Amino acid sequence: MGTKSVDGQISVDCWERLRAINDTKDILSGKWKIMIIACLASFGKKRYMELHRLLAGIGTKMLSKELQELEINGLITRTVMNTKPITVDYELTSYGRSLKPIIDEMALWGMYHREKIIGEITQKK
Amino acid sequence: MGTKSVDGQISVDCWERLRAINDTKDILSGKWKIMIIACLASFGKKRYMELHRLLAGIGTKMLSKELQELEINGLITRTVMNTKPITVDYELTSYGRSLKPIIDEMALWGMYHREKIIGEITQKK
DNA sequence: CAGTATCCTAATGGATACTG
DNA sequence: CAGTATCCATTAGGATACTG
Repeated sequence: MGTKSVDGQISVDCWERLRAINDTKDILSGKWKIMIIACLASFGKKRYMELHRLLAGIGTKMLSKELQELEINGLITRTVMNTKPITVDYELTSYGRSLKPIIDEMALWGMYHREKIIGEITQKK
Repeated sequence: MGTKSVDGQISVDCWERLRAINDTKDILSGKWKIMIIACLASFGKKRYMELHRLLAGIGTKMLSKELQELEINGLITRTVMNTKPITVDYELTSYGRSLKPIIDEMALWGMYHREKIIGEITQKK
């Protein structure tokens, strides 16, 4: 019930599902957001500079921008530590951690994909 | 074994995992690719024009380009039908269908996210 | 250390018109 | 119908220098 399609119309359920996928895609958009989340998920709390080193290639501007967007969306927390000079910790919120199933599936598929590509290359010889 | 970290070095397993996530992200990059896959997964085989209508907002240039990239990566097939004028069917390959778990998790999270946002708004009153 | 500010390029992507 | 070709605006994103 609710998933039946009439007269070529897209069912409401189906449309909501596509909208949901699109929402998720938008929140994870940008060249580095997924990797930032994956890093924080793998390594736990990290400092700005540690992230900068882990995400080889990212510039300070992009790192700041992506971190800010993730914070606005409630996926990470930013904590200024009382050191000198100050240091800042970034950490996934429980909401951010709820993305783990997506990240996990992406990791799985990526490994599968790499094996497939390598298989195709070695098969060619 | 293999996941232990020494001297602050990232373990090989962990690095491979991050690389896999990054690969997947690259293949699904672009504004419409995920939605195209989701549409084909939901509705099955579709024609160029049907996709154009389903993906409200996409232009012909982007649709062609994204479809080509998906085909190059072996995620979809393109079949020219012998009608007049010709029509073209696009369909997920079994390889493309292997992305389903990712799409499913994204759909789940997107619904969860929308409920959370709506909850936060109504709570404000 | 943790960023901002500035400048710059390349890529994204939209609108429109056209073609076999 | 299923695209291509062209033009154009916006944005993403990199490099570098600077600040509290």
